[in-house]
Amino acid sequence: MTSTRPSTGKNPHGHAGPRRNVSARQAVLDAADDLLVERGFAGVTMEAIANRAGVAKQTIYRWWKSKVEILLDNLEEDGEAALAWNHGDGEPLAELVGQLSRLQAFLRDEAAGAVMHSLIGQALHDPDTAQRFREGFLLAQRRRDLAGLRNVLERLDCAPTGDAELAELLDRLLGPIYYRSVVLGISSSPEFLEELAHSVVGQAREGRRRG
Amino acid sequence: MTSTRPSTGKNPHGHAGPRRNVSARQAVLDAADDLLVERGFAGVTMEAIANRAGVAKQTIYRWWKSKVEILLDNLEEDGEAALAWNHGDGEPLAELVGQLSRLQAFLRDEAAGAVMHSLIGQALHDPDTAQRFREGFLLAQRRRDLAGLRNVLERLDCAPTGDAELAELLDRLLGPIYYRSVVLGISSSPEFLEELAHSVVGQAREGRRRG
Amino acid sequence: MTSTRPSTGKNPHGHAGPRRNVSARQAVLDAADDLLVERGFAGVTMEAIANRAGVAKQTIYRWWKSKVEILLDNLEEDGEAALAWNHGDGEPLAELVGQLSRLQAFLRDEAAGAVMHSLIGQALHDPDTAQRFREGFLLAQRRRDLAGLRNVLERLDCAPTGDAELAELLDRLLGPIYYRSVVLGISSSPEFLEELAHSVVGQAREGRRRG
Amino acid sequence: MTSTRPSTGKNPHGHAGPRRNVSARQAVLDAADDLLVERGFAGVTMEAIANRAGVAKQTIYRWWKSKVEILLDNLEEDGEAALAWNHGDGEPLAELVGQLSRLQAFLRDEAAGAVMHSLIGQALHDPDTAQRFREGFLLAQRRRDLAGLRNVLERLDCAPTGDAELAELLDRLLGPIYYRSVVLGISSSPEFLEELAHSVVGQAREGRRRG
DNA sequence: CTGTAAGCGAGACGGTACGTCTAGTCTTTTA
DNA sequence: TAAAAGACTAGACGTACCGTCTCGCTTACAG
Repeated sequence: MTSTRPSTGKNPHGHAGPRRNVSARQAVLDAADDLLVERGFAGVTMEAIANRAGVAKQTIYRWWKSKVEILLDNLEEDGEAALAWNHGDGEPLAELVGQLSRLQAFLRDEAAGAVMHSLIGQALHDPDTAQRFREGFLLAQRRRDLAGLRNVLERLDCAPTGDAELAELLDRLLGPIYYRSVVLGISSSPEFLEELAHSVVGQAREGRRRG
Repeated sequence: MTSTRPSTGKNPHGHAGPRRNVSARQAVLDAADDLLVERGFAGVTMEAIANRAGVAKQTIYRWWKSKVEILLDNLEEDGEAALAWNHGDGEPLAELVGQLSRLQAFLRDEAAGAVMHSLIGQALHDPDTAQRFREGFLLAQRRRDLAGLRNVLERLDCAPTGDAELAELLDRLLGPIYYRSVVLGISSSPEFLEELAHSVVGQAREGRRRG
Repeated sequence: MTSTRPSTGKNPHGHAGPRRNVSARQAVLDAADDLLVERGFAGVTMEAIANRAGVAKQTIYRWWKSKVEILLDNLEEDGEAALAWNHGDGEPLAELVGQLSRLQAFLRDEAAGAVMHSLIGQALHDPDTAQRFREGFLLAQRRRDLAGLRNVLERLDCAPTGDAELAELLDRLLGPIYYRSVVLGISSSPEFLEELAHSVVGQAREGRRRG
Repeated sequence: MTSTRPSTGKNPHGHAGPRRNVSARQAVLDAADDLLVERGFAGVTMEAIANRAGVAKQTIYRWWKSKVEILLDNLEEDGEAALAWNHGDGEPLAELVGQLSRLQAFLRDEAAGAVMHSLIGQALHDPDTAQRFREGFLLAQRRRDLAGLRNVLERLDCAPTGDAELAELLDRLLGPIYYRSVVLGISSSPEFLEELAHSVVGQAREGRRRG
């Protein structure tokens, strides 16, 4: 959501100077996204981004360390909104299924899903990317997911007391969806998602009874 | 398990010439593995493999299309054995937990796990790799896993009739483990694995009662 | 001797505004000189000059078209004084030798000589520089040299009538010195300079006899 | 005359491998020459040479350290032949004038002269170039020139005994020609060359009488 | 004594070339 | 004819300067 360099504040010197060109920034983000969809991750080169965005390479390197950072910026802008929990006053279980569907749709989405898959892929290749990806997006999303899930379970009177138990429940919900999408490359059907939600909520209820 | 070209049989031409140098093949496989562990995926270049294996680049290209194929060869040699189901005459549920632990250990293993992660990562970048990875290893392993899980559930009298239901149970078992390892980059504790197995087997029992 | 733009007078526009910052001008000239001595011609970049002079690039481009112009400004300030003929009432031939020694010393000088060599070098690379260098310094110096040589030869009663002959004599004096310094990269010994002067003056006498 | 790497002999290893591609070498030399004539020294970039020669940059860098080395290769191939002394059985003095004319023509030549001027220019900018230029061409040519001049003077019975005196005579011959061409950017007329030769030979005779 | 226009430090920008790296192909020689 | 050696074309890498531009501050004359 925020840019790579903290430069979008006051100019630190008493003096002046040009500010960051926002349209160039957006052009870079869009170019990277488009290239990813059109040519795949290997086609997302700094050269190609610069070319398509009509921007000098140096301008890209001034604001981003690598193409991964560019994709991360894209993910941060798209991901948070797309994966926000939508607490209404309806059926909590339906809400949970809805959230799982939203994740599934996000992962299948042409642009955002491609970025997500690419970043996971690159994180598997390179520890630095892994750290940036997790710190820059994944952990924040996980925190939001944990809060959302707790909210749902509390309304169903079966929220676990500990955070660890909640996290395990979350991973049992998200794990199969991610696994199918990321490793197997297949989608999860609505029925699967529904069964999954039911099963894990049932497990939470049982844990509640036992705990 | 076997190399890319069927050249380790009779020379297909009636004519002469030396046959494939098996020690060169092993040197290439080992070099790729070592480089992956020492320098990460980016350090696994054809150039570096050739150099370290003391082999000409052309020799590599003669037998493998890309470094992905080399890693796949490695995975096929290591993976099948490491992930084989080990049906004894003990407690089926303990056997299931054992299998999940074996997967967890495999994913954390320095060499084989690194290869696995790299291939999943590359599959996320490149559809061709994805296809090769799935056809060359993943689907076969999935077939073995389905058979193994069915065996366990049958001994517990709760195997579903359909293959689809069995696959869903499998993904609920493997999904969280892969998700934690591949996406979150964390391990699953033995307790988590045990709860997971119990929960999914319980789910299978319930499905049996309902179905 | 003076800067590129005639701005150090009245403001050409009827209107107001600050005048040229003389200390910035000197800082630029000095920075260019220092960089040339310390890092060679390749180290004399607009960026480096601006940096070292504590001046914005735009300020440099406002007053000079290129780094060559900056070096020319330096040369004009140093060169005319260093290469001025020094007509006393002593022996004319000694005076001539003295002038040749002055040239030799100038070419070997760390700062001024380096500028001179650099400009000759750049003139050999780029016709525009060649023109600016010749018009901005070389031809004026040549005029002064021709006058000085004529003065000396007249006092020796052997000045040629035509300008062309005088120029040829001048080139026979300066040519070997420049050649050794610029092309061969070596100095001319005092003895060589003395013989050179004697020989060319002798030649002038003979020309006089013949002509 | 010879290439940058000593690779055009036997392969140093007992083993095999491809040899240097001679046509690529010639294409590079020609491209550099053409670019120099068409676009000047600044237009001679590695990129442009590679492009015009239809050769990969890496191939250029494999065999030459810089564009200066390429130009030197060109100069060595062209220069020695063009500046060879041509001892016949005619008038020695005419032979000397002929040699000076050959130098003058060489310096004015579109291709070879441009290379020569560029290399002198670059030598003035960069000490490494200066050393390479002098060691790679200039000193060898100087040796040939000293031998040629001695031959001529001996046939005129006025060769100096010492090498230093001979070198001074040579510099008095070549100096004015180079000075006019390199510094002033003008040519020397045949009359000037003739007078120059006469004058220096006269000087040699006088030195003979004195010494 | 105040507005206004230029000079200035700062530095972002679109470019071009740099010299390096790896990919994948091709060629030569040895075994 | 496989294999080692390695030259070849191709193209991305990240860096350094180029010359242009915009920004906001400062300064000094003009009204």
